[in-house]
Amino acid sequence: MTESVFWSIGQTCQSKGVLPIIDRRKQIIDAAAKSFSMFGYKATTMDGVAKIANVGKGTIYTFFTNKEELFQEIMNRMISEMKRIAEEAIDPGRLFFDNLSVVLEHLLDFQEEHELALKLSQEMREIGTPMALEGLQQMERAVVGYIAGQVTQAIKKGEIKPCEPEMTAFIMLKMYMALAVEWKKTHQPLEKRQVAGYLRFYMEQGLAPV
Amino acid sequence: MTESVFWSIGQTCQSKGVLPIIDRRKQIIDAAAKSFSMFGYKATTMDGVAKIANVGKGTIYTFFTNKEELFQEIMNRMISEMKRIAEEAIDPGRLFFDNLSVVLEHLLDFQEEHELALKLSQEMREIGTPMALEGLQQMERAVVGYIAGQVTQAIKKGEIKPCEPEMTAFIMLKMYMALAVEWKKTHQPLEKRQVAGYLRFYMEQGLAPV
Amino acid sequence: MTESVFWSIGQTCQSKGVLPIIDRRKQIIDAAAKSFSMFGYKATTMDGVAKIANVGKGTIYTFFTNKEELFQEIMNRMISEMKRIAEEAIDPGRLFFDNLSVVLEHLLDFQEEHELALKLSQEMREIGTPMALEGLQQMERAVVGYIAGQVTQAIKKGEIKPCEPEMTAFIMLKMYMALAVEWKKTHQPLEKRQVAGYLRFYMEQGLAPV
Amino acid sequence: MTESVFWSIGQTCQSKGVLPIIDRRKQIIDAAAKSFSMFGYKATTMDGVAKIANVGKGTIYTFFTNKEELFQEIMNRMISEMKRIAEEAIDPGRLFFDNLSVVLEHLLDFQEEHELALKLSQEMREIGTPMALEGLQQMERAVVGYIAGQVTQAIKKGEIKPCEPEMTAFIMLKMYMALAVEWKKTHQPLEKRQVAGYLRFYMEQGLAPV
DNA sequence: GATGAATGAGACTTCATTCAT
DNA sequence: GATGAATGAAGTCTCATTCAT
Repeated sequence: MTESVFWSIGQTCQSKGVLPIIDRRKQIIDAAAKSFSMFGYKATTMDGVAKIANVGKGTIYTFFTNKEELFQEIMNRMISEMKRIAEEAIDPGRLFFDNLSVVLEHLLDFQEEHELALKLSQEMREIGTPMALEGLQQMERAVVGYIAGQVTQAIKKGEIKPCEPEMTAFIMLKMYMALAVEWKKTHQPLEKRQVAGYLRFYMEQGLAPV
Repeated sequence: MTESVFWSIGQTCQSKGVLPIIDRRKQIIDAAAKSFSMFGYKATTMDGVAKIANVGKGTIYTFFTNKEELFQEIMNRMISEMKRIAEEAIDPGRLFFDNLSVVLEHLLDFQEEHELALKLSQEMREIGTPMALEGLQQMERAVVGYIAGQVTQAIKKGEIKPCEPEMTAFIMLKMYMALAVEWKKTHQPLEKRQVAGYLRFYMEQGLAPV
Repeated sequence: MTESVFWSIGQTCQSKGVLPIIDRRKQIIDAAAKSFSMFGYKATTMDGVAKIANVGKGTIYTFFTNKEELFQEIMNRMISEMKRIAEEAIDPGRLFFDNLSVVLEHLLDFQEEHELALKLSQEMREIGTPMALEGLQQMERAVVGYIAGQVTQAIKKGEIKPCEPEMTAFIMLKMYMALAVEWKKTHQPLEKRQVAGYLRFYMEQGLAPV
Repeated sequence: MTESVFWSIGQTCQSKGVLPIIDRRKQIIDAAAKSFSMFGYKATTMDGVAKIANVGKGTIYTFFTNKEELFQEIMNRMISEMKRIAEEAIDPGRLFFDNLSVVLEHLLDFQEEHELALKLSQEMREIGTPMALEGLQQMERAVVGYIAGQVTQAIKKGEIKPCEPEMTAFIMLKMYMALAVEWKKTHQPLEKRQVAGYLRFYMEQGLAPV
């Protein structure tokens, strides 16, 4: 006990990070993200989240009004983070497909969380209110819109052939999801490099023989 | 009890003539397909299915042990039909991408039912048992496997450049879903021709400038 | 099975009345009336009602949408019955106070149920929606309005001295409640005759010395 | 323990000067009285009381073991105050009905608090334990007993005709409640004078025509 | 002593499944 | 065999009470 005082001076900050001051809000958000990701919206129970978060059931309700609000929080976090990652990874000096590869590599570092976002965005039926539905779709829109902007610039620079930017961005996102998330449901997971490689293979050159 | 048999003969026939004693099993399957398609697995209630099918709730349980088995039946039917449609549409004399377009056009004629299949295949989280999950995935495997076979042949004939048939088939299916089903969640739906056209645009030629 | 047919002809109706065909709706209404009466609205639980009624919890919801609707049913029944009793008991040929006594005697035969109504009418705070509140007050209004009509006629006939009929009716109802229901909470219950007698004593002659 | 007395003298005064160290107990009691009065027993939450009292929720539990005990305190205070008011208002030299009017006028000055008492005394069902029930009834007993004493003396003096004092007092209290509290639930509220006037009208002379 | 974040028992309600008719 | 009334497990949310700070 006493000796801990000696080195604790420098460690105070760190020790806070270690454990003693448990951040229940974070615990809950992490647990909810995990549960929503694994079981979806309906099949996720507040009891379950509480158990995973290792908190009392009522504790969740001190931070979030109800299940839907908790869900919204998870979604919003995801959108923000995805935007941030994408923005940080883009380098205007690089070629389009190179930028795309870099962004994807970065995104894949957070693959698990994204998997949640992607899965959830497909479960819109489960959430009753149009507002919630709207909230979910906005995530996809945000990402697609961002990629579409990059596509437009790439067309202008002549890096890719003329095409509808919005749909091209949509197709890219879906293909990315397919390779990074859905493929491994039934096959061996792909390395980050492989995902980027395949995406480029299919989208850049096409299947027509040379 | 006994006397009722005497006059019931005439009534039975008559009632059969009037109300062809519609095949209750089919009624239930159709109703379930519609409900699962519209609301998803969890949000579909046995009460609702019974009401749509115009049968008693208990009747469902004379044909299917439980909700999950009913769901499985729907999935199996869908796989079979998709295979049949694909086989009927293929003409070995045609070019690969032409065959692909034809198959897709046919599949799109049943778009609504497929939408169900596609949606449901993404709702696997909702179903607890690994068995059910397995059952769902087998549908995708069946379709992907079929397309992969076509891809292999197309490579041999030199119609498309060498590539991994399995993954190429997987990518094709996902892109098809994206264009035919998911796109319209947030945008104007595409005509059958448009879906085929875009699929070819992105997969055949790629985005690299000429 | 077969022999039952012989005697069942005459007994069918009766046997239904005896027991075998348990009327669950009535069971539930009776149980709810008892529970609401004893514990009030909030403190009455659906679990409790189910237990008293000896039915499953879910059964209640096959007859009533929710707790509030169940409550409304009880209230409506009470209003109807009170009106019916009052109307049956009035004889235009009798003197006012004699009619009052008769009506009260009849009402007292259903004392227990009325106790419920009276108690509940005082628990309006517990029920959230203004509609429910309105529904409760309408019961008192109905009874007071009815008595007020009788009072007006009695004044015209010169049987009682001029007074405001509405308030007089209100006072009479409250005094009746006080004697028949509330008195016994803290004292020996009164006989029907006694209630009628005291009501007449206080309301007819007053306390001024002769 | 002892030393705290020494310095506490100076501190107490000082701290009282700064933030009069408002008497937290009183704050809580006032808040609880208000909430119980407005919402009833069940619908009053400890959170709500704490908020109204402007203290921490836990602070309530340093003064009262639980919700029921807090409730009891409110009731006891009310009984005492009602007794005090009644005793102060009685003048042995006045006639009975005049005394009654004066007492009522005084009581009506505290109408709001009394309303609480009266309402609560009717919500006994809400409180589970027989002890609490007992505690509530004692309030009514106290008031009725007090009036009964006055009635007895009035009979002796020949101011009112012979009658059972206990029941007469009971009827008077109920009629007072009816006029002062319950009438305004469904009608225009009465002035203090009117309440006294009507009470005298009905109880003194009765409805028999002259 | 004061505080309020944390807790979990318990309330209402839904719905898959059973079983008597 | 067909039916749907009946059931109770399970889900969401509230709130009295505790306890570490």
